Amino acid sequence: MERRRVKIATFNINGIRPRLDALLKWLERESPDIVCLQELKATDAQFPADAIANAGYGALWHGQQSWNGVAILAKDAEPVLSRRGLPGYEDDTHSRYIEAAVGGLLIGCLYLPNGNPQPGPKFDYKLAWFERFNAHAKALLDSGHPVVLAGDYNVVPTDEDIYNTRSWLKDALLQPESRAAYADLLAQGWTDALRKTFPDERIYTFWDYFRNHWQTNSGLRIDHLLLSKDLAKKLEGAGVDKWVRGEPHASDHAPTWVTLKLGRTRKKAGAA
DNA sequence: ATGCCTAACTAAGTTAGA
Repeated sequence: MERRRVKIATFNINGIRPRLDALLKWLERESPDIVCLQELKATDAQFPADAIANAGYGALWHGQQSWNGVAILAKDAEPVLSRRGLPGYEDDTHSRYIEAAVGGLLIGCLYLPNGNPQPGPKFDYKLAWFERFNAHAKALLDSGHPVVLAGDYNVVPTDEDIYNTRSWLKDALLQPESRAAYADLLAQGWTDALRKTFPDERIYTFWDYFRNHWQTNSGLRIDHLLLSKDLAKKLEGAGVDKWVRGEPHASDHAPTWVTLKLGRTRKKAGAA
């Protein structure tokens, strides 16, 4: 059977308006097929739909004033909306989840709450959001659809996913509760594609703006792509486009991606 | 224990990020 390769990326852009040029440059250079964006920091009306369309991408977005905001982009295709927001969380005022079908895949794009400072109401919100997300992830997995859950999870899964834990021990990203929620999610049967591809390497996706952390490669791995069971078998490669983080006025995150080998054609039921 | 750096909102200073 003929195969097609699909590249799926997640990128916390930290403001789509000040970094639109950086986004377009990255799209042009790396040509991802499907993109999950987080931290748009823009209302729906402020989303640069024309520029993204001119770059050859269809898009769906879920914005809000000043903070949060997520979007799904598809090259030469229009993503088909599955949902905005998590089910049963209609009172959530934050725009943190959008889901769409693209090219036979179901793509969930998430921006999980940061949760700092902890303990406190923001950490409580993070854990509550995580619980609702995991419940939805379980339903997606049980549905049997090919699913990718990509985004900024705001969790450093293990001590192997950070340059040094010393100054982060009290941070919400490393708390046992945050890590347990992520471990529970993986235990449903999802594959963490970056860790699967690089089982023994330090891989980072975020370098904060402080203390020359980029220049000293003092990073964290918090942007994750999770694959449903059938898709995990089709995982071909993964990586981080670190050059984007080195650009002037860059986001503090770098685009993180996987490539999947998918069948071009699906056998019809009853076909030989 | 806090600031470091960056952006939004708005017009100097706070809030949020992670």
